[in-house]
Amino acid sequence: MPETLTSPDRQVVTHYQPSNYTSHSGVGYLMHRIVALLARDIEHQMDPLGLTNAQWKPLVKLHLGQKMTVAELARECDMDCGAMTRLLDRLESKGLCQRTRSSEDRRVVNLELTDAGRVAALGIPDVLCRVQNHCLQGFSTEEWQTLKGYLQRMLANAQTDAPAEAVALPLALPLTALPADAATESTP
Amino acid sequence: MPETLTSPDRQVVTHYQPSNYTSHSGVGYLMHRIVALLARDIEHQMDPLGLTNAQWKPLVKLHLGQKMTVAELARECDMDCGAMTRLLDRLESKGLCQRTRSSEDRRVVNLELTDAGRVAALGIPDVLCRVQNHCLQGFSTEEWQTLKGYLQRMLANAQTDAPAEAVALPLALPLTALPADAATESTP
DNA sequence: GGGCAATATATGCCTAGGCAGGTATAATCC
DNA sequence: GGATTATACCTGCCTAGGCATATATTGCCC
Repeated sequence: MPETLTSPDRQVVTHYQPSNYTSHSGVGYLMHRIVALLARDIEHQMDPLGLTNAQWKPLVKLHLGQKMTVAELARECDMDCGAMTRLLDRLESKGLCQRTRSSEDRRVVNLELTDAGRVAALGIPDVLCRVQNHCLQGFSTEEWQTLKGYLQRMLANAQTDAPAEAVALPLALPLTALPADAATESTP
Repeated sequence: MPETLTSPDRQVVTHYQPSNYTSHSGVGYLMHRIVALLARDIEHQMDPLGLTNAQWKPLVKLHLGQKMTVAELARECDMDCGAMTRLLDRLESKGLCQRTRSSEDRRVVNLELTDAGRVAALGIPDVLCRVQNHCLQGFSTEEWQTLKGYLQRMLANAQTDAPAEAVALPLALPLTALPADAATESTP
């Protein structure tokens, strides 16, 4: 079943095929579950710091990078600008960061950690290391390095645009059986 | 830097240490980014099917497992029951599934796909395979198997409870510098 | 068979992120 | 230098999930 095949028209390694695909076995499924469990674990361990899983990342960035604007922070966290605004609302209301309107360019808002924010930020790496080490229990240094190599290659692949030669509709089914809404009506 | 150390009190492999930890290098960071990119990719490719990234999973489960209750489906999707109720609201309003109150036990709701739901479900494996194959571009069958082995071990680790011997507060900092809210006040 | 616990589903409140549009300010073009 | 364009931030609207709680129904004990 797990065979390295070559599709007729392109030289593409196809580890997965729709015909015999079971979602349980996929690499994506495994990674998604691991990430979800890690996130849950981190969330719980961050509790004593008063942080949620979404809040520690900008806090770390602010702690390292000193002054920063909302857009910069959003970009570094790979996140929407509007979402970042609201996230900062929550951080500010917790007294962890501070917004000050820039005097040079009155559009931008300069972000800075408060003392409490700095204290919380200092506790973050500890949690992240503990959780990741726990997840890598039993891994030798060599295996760990191999894994990181694999992940970096996958990340590079994922960052390039997908083929998008999408068939998108099941060819095994007669197209006449298609109800109109499934194909055309996306959002009424 | 990436050394296999043994902590003084427990035999634990520590690949990451708070002192020299940079979030960028961690396995968790890499996996999180990959999963996020895969999810984005899947979301886009599901568009022609009229599905979001959160909706294809229950659809597949329903398609395989035939009749099912809300609680069963929520458990299979590792999701909250309330969230599943609302997700089903959206699926039902799209005409993809159908709820029928059971006659035997009037508490339970039997779920079933509509014809449109079945059609959409048939298109899902294709997308999932395409996205995962793209992400695994350049991987030999052997590497792919090794990767899956690693991921399964990580998943097993993540499923066991974390140490929770949490220090939780940065020892490098004098505890007297702690503002009260950072340590105690979690949610007023 | 009447009270009580257990179960199944639904609802409210919270955090959270994507997307579109809105507003204020700065930079640029003519 | 006034109009246009670009930028930075914010706000609404949507999907989404976790948690606590409400409501209806069933099963059980006495």
